[in-house]
Amino acid sequence: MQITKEQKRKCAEKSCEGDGKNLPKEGRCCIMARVMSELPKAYEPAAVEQKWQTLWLKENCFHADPHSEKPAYSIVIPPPNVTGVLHMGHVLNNTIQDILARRARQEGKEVLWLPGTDHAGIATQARVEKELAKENPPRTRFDVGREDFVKMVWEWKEKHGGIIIKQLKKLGCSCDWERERFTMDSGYAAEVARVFTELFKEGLIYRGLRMVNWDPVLLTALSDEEVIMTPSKSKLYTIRYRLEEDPSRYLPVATTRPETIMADVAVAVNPKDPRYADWLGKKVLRPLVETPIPIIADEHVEIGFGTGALKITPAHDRVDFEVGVRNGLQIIDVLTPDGHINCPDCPELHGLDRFVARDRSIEIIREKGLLEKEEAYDNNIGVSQRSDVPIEPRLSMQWFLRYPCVDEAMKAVEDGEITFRPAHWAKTYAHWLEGIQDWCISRQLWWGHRIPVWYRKEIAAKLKEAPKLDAQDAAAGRIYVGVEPPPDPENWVQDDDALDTWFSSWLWPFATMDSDCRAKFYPTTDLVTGPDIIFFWVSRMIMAGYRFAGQKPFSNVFFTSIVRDLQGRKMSKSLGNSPDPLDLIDRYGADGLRFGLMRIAPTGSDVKFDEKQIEEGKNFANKLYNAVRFRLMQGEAGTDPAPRFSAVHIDILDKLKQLHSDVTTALEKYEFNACTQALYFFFWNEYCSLFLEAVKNDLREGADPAVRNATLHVIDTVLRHYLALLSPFMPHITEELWQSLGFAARHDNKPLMVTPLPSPDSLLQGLADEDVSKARVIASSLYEAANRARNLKAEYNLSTNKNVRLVIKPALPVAADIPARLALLAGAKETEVAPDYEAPKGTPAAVTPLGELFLPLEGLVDVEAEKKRINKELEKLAKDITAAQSKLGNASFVERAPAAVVQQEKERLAAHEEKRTRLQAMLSALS
RNA sequence: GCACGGGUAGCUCAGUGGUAGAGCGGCUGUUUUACACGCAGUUGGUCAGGGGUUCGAGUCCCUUCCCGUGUACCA
Repeated sequence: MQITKEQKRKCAEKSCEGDGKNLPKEGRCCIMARVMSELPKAYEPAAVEQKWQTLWLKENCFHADPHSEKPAYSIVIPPPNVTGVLHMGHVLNNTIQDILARRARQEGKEVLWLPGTDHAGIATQARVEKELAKENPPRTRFDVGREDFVKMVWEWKEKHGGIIIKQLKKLGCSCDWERERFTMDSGYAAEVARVFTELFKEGLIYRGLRMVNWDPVLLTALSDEEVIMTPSKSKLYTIRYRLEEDPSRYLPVATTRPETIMADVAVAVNPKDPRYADWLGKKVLRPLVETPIPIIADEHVEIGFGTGALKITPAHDRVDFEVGVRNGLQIIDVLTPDGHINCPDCPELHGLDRFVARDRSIEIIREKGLLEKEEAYDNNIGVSQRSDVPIEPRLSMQWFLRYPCVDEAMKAVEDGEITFRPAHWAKTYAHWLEGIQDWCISRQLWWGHRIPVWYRKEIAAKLKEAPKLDAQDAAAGRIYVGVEPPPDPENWVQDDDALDTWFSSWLWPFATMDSDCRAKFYPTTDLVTGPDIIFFWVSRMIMAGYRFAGQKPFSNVFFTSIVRDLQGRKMSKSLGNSPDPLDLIDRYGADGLRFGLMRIAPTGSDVKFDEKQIEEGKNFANKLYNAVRFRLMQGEAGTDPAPRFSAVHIDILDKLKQLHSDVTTALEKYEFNACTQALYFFFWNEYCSLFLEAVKNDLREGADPAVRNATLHVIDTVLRHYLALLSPFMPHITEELWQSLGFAARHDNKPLMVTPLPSPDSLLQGLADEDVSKARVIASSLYEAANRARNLKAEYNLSTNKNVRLVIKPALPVAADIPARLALLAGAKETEVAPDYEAPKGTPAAVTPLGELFLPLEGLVDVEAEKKRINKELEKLAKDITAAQSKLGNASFVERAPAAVVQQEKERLAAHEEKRTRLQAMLSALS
């Protein structure tokens, strides 16, 4: 065909009307050709995602207005460590928050999603110390000094911190970035100090000498929550403690820590243990630094365990410390803060690392002939979550908090004032609160909120050693506690310690908000976080919310699953099993990553991460893109003549309406995987595979314009509605397609993300329920018949042959358009509707809801093959019939089962029998 | 030890007492004008084991085993 200059010009100007009159090449209209050449065949997410992230910000789409009249919806982000980089857990967690926030906006709410980072005391300080150690010569923070070191950390934070914020933006997170907070912002710091001061005045915060978890690497105390009990292959040594008065007799004592023997101050036995009754009150010689120590009685000792005799080392064991207090024993500390032996009386061990000393001490004891036995022993040891080394129980001067509002916190979850999902976490939460212990809040760190307590200069040293300091000491003017430094700072010395990072994080839901913001958005709506920080963070925020903001901090807590690798292991740097989300975004797109992850994230348990699933997310994006590309090739729908709708049109709108309701219900239950499954299934199967394939011919050249208009109208309706539903899950691609389809223009060119969700009720407006259900039946019959036709073709190796003819003997009234659609779907030339059709002997046939379906094979008939095929089907049918019959023949089933179930079974049987009759007729026609 | 999850197709997971499902993978065919990141067909099940309740159990109850998580710990 010759292309005229005029046609070329129109094409170039994009003023082609897409009416099929301009045919520049190969029979394509110019619009089709243009779309095909301009839009790549495969979706390319990178540029699109970048573009929309920029545009959303430019349009201020994420901004929350505290003065808005819309109902409020708010989430505060679980602040990632300022040193952090995005990992799969963050992706899961923040994708969920983003879905919730975006959907809330579509529902007409004023949405605040408040972002920020946590100063993460230990992690950040360690990060900068690592830099110092790399210097030549290496330095420590002590070389730098406190003030300069803290300055260095701030510099590091400004320069390198908050990478994760950029990464969250790449994921598409719709946080109000103007409100980004940091847990050491000045206002936030003031809030931390205020809270400390109040709790101190109330008597809930006190300073005392107590056994704490000591980290010998980080040289700081830790809270109980930061200690992980870890199974360990240890050794249990049985050591002979000789009797002072008669060194030939000895008491066997079992221990796993022989290196602390020098700190033993007694050996305890159970008072009811007959074996040792006459030993009580006598003394034994410590095997190392041989000094006599008493044999005492204490209920704590279990008669049946070990030898029944327990060495008491109050300085290095929590329980021993208590035994020591009960029995008025002295405390001998033989360990330095960094875990080395400090015992000049035992020169062989003095200065050795604790684990080296353990082996050495056993050698010495063995040489002395005092080692009775050594056996393998599995026990649990406390390991620092931070430095990954065994912690030391250590007597230390620290600040403690007796938690406020424990009862309120307990009651809130019990009564459903705050809901937990999955609900079973409420039990874990309650259990922790019931056994709640005072919180060690001081850390021997420099990076963090410094404890807002000052000691009078002249007595500072003495006060720091005081066994306990509380509100009374402040009242007496011995110490000063306050948000601002004391008015005469030259007379005071500030406490050296910093606060546990969680002591600032627990204020996050309200300390991040100014008063306007609080008035509108507090309490927040949802909290999305991992169950691993239920004690560290969630519980404490609830208590802080009630105590300091007068209300709960959030209404719903959604605990995400933990992302694991395919072997079920936690993702970790050391295992190298943790994929880099940024790399995944590069390869699959942020939308692909989000959608893929949501599809596999179950509500209750862990997610096993499989990259294959992310690839599916990407494939889905591509499918969506191409379905839109197909639409773009068709040009505008005409307005005249009036559209003529078919059953398949009504059916897809009905399914879309159902999808809308399914997605809504699933979202209300926070079932994100159910949402994405429904969205995926509808689009790929119902819309693309069935509907689009059934209507393709409506759009071809020469098609009835009334039908073409109907089809284009329905396609547009479905795409518009569907993109809106999908948008929270795949925000970038939906936005892009929304715009390229021209839908934005109908909404004042507003981005899809701020366009209200369309109502599902408009979809089937003007249609009676009866018409809709009729359409549903016709459409599903058509699709099933098409399946059967394809099956028949496949069985006769005709899958690829499009020249076959179908014949249908209708079982229900068949609308005029249906036969052609059947042919199109089944890959046939045509479908003949013939109520009185008499098939040539051996014609392949199937019983379908539409009617009896035949695949006439001119000259290719194989009667035996067809007999075999029908017999096979009859066999299967017979099984079903037998099953149904035996069920219905069972008197107690008919009597006791609900009527509806019995009725259903009867109908099933009738349908099977009907089908059998038809198949048998077909079979007998063959012989 | 105690508590809580989980065990369904080769893999990842749905499953509401009423005919066991999806996607992926495998296999066969297919480069047709939206999409090979596609299409069509097809193959996969002792629903961890045992017992019970029920007309009927993957689903409810009891029990055992396995995996995971939390928590308490005795040297």
